[in-house]
Amino acid sequence: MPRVSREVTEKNRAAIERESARLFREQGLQGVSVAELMAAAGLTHGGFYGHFESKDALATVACTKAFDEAVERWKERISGTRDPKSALTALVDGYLSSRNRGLAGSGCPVAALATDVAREPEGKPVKDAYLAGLRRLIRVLVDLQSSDDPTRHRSVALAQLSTMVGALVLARATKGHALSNEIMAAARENILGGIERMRSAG
Amino acid sequence: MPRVSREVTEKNRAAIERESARLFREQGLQGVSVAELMAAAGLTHGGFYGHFESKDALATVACTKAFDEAVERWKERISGTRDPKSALTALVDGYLSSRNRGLAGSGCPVAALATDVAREPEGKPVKDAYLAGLRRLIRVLVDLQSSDDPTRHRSVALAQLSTMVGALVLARATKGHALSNEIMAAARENILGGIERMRSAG
DNA sequence: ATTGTTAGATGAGACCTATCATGTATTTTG
DNA sequence: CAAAATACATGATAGGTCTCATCTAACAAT
Repeated sequence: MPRVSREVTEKNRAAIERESARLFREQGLQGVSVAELMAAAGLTHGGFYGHFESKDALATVACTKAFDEAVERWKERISGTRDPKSALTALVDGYLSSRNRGLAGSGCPVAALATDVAREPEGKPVKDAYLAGLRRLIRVLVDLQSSDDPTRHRSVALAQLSTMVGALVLARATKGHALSNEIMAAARENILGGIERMRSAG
Repeated sequence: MPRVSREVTEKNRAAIERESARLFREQGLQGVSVAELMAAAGLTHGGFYGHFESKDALATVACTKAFDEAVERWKERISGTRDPKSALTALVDGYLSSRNRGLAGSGCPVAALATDVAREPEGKPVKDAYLAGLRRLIRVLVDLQSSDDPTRHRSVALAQLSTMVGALVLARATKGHALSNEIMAAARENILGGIERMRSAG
């Protein structure tokens, strides 16, 4: 029935995007309905198509938004440290934490959406949004490398990211069992072990 | 209309399980309907509940079956090699290949089902099936370790598996772009690099 | 052979799905 | 202050979902 002020309309649209970015990560792109997304934003399903052309279009926006937040969070974590090595440690510790394992809806979209994106048919715009976001996070991680051989920085960063994503995904699938913590600790040790050994030696 | 011989009934049930193990990995647990599964087995949807109690029950069976195949495949790959190091190389090369990236339906269930399983509510039997299968594959990988320090074998194996799973999942999400191959190559180098450097040195 | 059993096809139930058309009350514009 | 514009709710559509009841024809056992 209502018509709503420009200000409220903007708030509503922001709420749809925010709840979508959360619910899509939690439940998957197919796992949430338009009606559920709108209800989470405090609205009914009817107004949806005034804001977005389709569910796919919203998924694309929500994916981009999730990556925006992730890049922001990574940079914040890094900015609180002195050198690249402690920055990497802070990043990995935050990533492979039981807190992050439990909060898929506000956590890394790389891990939360990878399988969903992989299953999307070719040409869907959400795949492009995912790829673009992934590239941004990779850049952040590459810039954090501090080994002797700069030609390997990118390769090392890609492997580190693979380990982090794999460990988080497996830890979530096995949540509630000792194995879950074991996987996160093993991945952490694998990524940071070299650094820590260097530190204790130096 | 038909009734069918005991032999054909068994064939039908096997076909349902086989196609389910494939389609669930390809499209996700929620991404395939009972009717589609039955159609893939050459049947109509009606007979389903004569074979299985529910879609969930089938998912559990299909998950176990997928892990059976994976364990079998890993052991086969290993058995064709001389020492643990070349076995690990064979395993990783098979895992992080463009062939395996393209064939989620017949590939590793750890990677294909991890996110689906993580999203399942607590207590669903498919989660137990996944956990049990994962443990079997971990055991295979632990038994392949050959470092000086046996107390670290399990931790190293868990990190290696995390890297493999993460790289495969990311490679699938970015399939068709150069980044996809780059990720697989970087993960391979990360896991096997040490071994190969030891080999060229020795 | 006759008969009981049953695999699976048909179809229906109740519900959920994405999308769109309409109505309406309020906000914005003139 | 009147008129136009529109954000949202309501409701409809056409389709999908899982599950179950029923039917039937062929198999299995007598």
